[in-house]
Amino acid sequence: MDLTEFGAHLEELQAGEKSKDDVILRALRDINPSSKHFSGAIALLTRKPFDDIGVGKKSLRKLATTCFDVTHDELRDLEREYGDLPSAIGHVDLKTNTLTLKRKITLGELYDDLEYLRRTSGPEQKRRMKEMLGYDSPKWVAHAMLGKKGVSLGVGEKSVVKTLAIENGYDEHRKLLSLNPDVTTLCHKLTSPDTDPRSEPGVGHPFLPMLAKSKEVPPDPDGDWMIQPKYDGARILVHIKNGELRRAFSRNANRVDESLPELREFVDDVFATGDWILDGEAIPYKDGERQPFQAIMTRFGRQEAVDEQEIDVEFKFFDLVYGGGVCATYPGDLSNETASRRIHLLRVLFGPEQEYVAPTYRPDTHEKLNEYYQSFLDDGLEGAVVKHVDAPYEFDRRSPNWRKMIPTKENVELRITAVHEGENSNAGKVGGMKLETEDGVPVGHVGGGMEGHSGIPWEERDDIIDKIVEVSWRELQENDDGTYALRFPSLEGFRADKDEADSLDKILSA
DNA sequence: CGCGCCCTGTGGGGCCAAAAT
DNA sequence: ATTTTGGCCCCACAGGGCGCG
Repeated sequence: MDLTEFGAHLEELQAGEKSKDDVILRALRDINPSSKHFSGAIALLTRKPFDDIGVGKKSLRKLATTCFDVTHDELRDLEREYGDLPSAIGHVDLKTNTLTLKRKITLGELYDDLEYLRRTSGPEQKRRMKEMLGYDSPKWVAHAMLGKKGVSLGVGEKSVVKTLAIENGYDEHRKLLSLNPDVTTLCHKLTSPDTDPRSEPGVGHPFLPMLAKSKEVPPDPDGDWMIQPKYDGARILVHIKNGELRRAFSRNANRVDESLPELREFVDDVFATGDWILDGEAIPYKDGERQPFQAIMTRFGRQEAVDEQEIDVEFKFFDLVYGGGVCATYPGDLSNETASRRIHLLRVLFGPEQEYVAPTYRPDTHEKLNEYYQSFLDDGLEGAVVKHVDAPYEFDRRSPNWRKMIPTKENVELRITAVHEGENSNAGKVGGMKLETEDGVPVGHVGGGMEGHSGIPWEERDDIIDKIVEVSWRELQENDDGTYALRFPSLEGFRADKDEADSLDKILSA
């Protein structure tokens, strides 16, 4: 199976006329599941495995102008016309290379090339990318290099896994993906008769954690709901083997133990034995004071070992996914136990060290629930998470059994001072707007929201400059250099009736 | 048959590292 | 030396497709 041939299947998905399940199954039918070709096919379909290799649209655009007879602006025009960068590149290629016979590559070769791009960077990466754009066909080469920023197929890792799982007689496909977050390996296992994917959590094996639903009405507490604080930090899943830290993972199953050296000290202090998987939050502190969310980000993605910390990190754990290796009370996988049982076991496990456990209450009236929630807000916390006492641990699911309680967002009126163009399906439309208060203080940008997608044509961009928009937001961030930005902004609508924005003071006092 | 859920794909801020300028 | 770029963490929101009551 070469890339040109496989590209025909991808074209069908992009056109979106036929059943996606059928296309996926037909595309993979003749590929040996244990081969590298299969890995390449999965990468092209899901766009996940190579989403992080360091190739983005801006650098690919620039490279394309050196490989093909096209200027940057012409390329942007073609993107508007054909909907995305790979399609634009494919079109340029057809126009300019009608005579030369291009080398066809197999999906396995493409996979090796992508692995090479991951290992390299800078000029060497660029050199190989240039070579790859010479293959047949460059559209799908570009798609593979861009990962999630490639062609919008309307198919992602979940659809592909679901299709393959059903076809091969597995149910609970979402749980399978959560427990096997490496989508390539999972697809190999789903389609090979002699191997089964992981179906239970295990120490050392990453998984995608349970998530809380937002914008859900707080439940009527009848004794069946628990409330815990919501901390403004980073999610961590801590895996402990024989009482020692094995690994820790982020919400998206990336390794984070190197970024949080105090995790090892914490585990050494608290645990003597047993196998555990803890679910919790890493929270930034400094001199005993809670720090804004950005402080925790100084820890991630660091190359040098984090030894001299500018900030402290504290841990609060709110669930126990796995407990084993000590006694019959902890049988191993706890995900099918009730939430109240898991939290009970978590408390027992920590014994006298309860400061590491998120405080958990079980109010029986709405008034008491709100009292706890209000007390969390008074303590400067982000809000609360309300959990059903009988809920199992639902992997990778925004479950109504976990509900966020967060203060309603504030609204503010701001002036548009600049706009920028949207990407992909939003090409040729306004994608985002720069905002300012009446006193001329920039407060960041807004892009998401109802008006953002109904689409202001790019040609009409000048008409909305200086107009007033209403924007909802949760928090105003003040940076070290004195600049401000709204956190979680979204557009509520245009205020044609207004010609004045709100002042910075009004936002600060909200 | 309509509603709600799931999934994908838009958009935001700030932090990091490395490349580009 | 500074700016740009892409990836990571935290998100909000919209629309299509599909399943279920």
